[in-house]
Amino acid sequence: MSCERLFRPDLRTVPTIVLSGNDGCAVARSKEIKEMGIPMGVPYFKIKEELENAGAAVFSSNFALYRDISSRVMRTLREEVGYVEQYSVDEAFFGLDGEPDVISEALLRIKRTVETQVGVPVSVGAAKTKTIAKYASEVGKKTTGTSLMMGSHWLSEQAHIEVQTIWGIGSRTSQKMREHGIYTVADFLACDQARIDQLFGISGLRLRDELSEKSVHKLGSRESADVQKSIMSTRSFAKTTTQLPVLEDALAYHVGHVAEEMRELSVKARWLSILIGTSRHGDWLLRGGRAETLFLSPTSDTRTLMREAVRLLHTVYEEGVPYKKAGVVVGNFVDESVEQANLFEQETESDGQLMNTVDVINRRFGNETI
DNA sequence: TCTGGGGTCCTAGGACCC
DNA sequence: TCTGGGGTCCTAGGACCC
Repeated sequence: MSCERLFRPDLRTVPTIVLSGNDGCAVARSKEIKEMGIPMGVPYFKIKEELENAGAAVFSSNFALYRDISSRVMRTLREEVGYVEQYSVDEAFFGLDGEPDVISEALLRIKRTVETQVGVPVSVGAAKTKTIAKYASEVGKKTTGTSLMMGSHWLSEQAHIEVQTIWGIGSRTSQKMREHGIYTVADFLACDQARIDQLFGISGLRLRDELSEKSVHKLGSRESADVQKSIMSTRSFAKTTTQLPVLEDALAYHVGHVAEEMRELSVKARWLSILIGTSRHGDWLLRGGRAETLFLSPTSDTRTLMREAVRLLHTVYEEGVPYKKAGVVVGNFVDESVEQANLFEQETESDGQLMNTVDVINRRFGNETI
């Protein structure tokens, strides 16, 4: 939303909204849109008229643009603070040292620098753990743009923070918490360890530490956990389908997509999973299917992956079920350069060359040319 | 009529092995 | 009729995140 406004300064005071793929639902909203009471994720058709009446600016999502702005923000941050751990397209963690007043000043400086150099508004929060820092940054967003949340200040906040606003507590967990009389962070931290363990397991215990200013999610732990673990390609159909050939076509598209991405990253997958899903709304909710397989020999070969994807599809497909989406996930990567020990399924040199040629042609003439 | 796409992590149960 | 216990791997599914 801020990215769109960057190139359309005239929209600065106009309600502005960005829609998901297929223009399905709302994924980013300006302050004005939020004030209209339009929630995140609401289907577009439900708010279309209201948006028109309000004279809102409506955008389809433009991921290339967001990635570009994102990398500019990250670069600026790195220049300011050194090591930066990117968390998502619009969030990052980094470390700051010093006394509280020094940190407060740094937050302000970082915010101003990013806004001057890149042109999008940002909020910055600081705390002793990532979970509290996330909360601080939310507070910043609603106030001056920066927030430092530590010690007695953090303690005094706890009774006013509803659990579902905390990073890592979603709808299921917050519902369970409410059922047990836990409404606020203070309520949660008042529970003894055994009770948290029993109710919420290891995730609950970690959350308890994080909220008690004991850092569990260390800075840099994501980076050291090597590269990306999986690559996914999924899409919803405009209309549901019960037809196996339609699903096979969709999988072919997704397999081609993930295979190309793997070759770009110079990795091969040991693991392939396919999924076919029904609408999340309606009677078929639980009738989707998912299946996976491990390869004896890692591969990024579209044909090998496709053969396996089709086989898996046939194991989960059910006649008469209206499928709404299909997708492919690959993972368990090994570096392309690592030679395979499997004597029976070894890919030949020419297979690799063929796949490279496919990628080159597709890049030149558009995806799905081959 | 119309409800996104791309990720991570945890857990439970069955298969299999010793 | 009796027929262990513990570990690991694999698969499926759930919950959460942006």
